[in-house]
Amino acid sequence: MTVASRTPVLIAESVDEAEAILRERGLRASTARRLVLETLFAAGAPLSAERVAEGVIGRVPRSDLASVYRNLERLQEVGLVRHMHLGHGPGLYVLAGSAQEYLVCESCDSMLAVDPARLDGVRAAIRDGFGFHASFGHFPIVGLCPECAGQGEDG
Amino acid sequence: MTVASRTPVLIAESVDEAEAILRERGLRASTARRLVLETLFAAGAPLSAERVAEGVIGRVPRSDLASVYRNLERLQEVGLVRHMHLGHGPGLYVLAGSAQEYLVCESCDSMLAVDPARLDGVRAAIRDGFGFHASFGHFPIVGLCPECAGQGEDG
DNA sequence: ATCCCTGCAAAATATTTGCACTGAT
DNA sequence: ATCAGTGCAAATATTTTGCAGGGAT
Repeated sequence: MTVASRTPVLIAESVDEAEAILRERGLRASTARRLVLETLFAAGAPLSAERVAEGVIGRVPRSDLASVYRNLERLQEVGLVRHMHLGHGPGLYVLAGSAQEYLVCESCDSMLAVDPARLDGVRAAIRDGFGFHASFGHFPIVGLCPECAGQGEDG
Repeated sequence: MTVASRTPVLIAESVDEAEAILRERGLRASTARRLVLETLFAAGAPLSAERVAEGVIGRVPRSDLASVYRNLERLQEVGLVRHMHLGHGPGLYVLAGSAQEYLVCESCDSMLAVDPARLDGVRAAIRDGFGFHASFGHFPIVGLCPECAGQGEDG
């Protein structure tokens, strides 16, 4: 898939739980893999592969970037992780358990993370208009935040 | 701006009109620049910088990729061009006159180009819910098209 | 004559792949 | 013992930048 790679969504509550799922799938719980999972759990927010490789807090057993990419991809295939793009720059990865969707302001770059439920009305409007089942997990909704919109006022 | 670079929107009906606008701004109407404009006018659809450089139809005076990027950026600053991302892969450039917004299916990759007016209801829903003035010109709305949504039916 | 714009080359950024070795099972 | 996964290096893809010469005004 070009855009979001149709994958299952698995919600793990802990690194151990995530690793159990991996083992069930015949995948291995390597050190580098665990580091990726620990980093994502610790961050609780979207991170670039590079930030994950750094272990977020300058973790000592610095993992190789290529391995991080491979692990993020594998975890995404399994459904434990998903990735998104909140603007230009590198793709960002989060645990699939974080269902947050984002509204980003193209004027001040502020970002609003919202619970998917709050976008139900929006999705309904899209479904009504186009029969299209939208999700905002891969790309954010871009526009002007209330403050910035208020400036170039017009009605 | 990280996401969409706040810029004016200028609608030119022809290459000549676009060049007149450039000259008004003290910018030059070079051959390479004209090629970019001609290509965008001829295509009438979003094109990657590479496709523009190829002149779309294997144009002979093949322009340099770096110059194409510089020109696309300059044209975007002026407001004659905008760019978007409809999935992974290179960014796509279109004349600002093309206001089309897109819905792309993450399952079958089909793409629906719609008139912005048809998304007014959606924008209204977002404004009502968040005070946020959304636009779908930079990132598409991603989800499942009617056909693909119909398959994994549930209600 | 000015200086914006060009082509070419190299760099920068983001991600992927090849390969031989290592470690999880 | 097997073979998925690792680190390292190199390749790929996309976009940007430096520089000296050329063309639009």
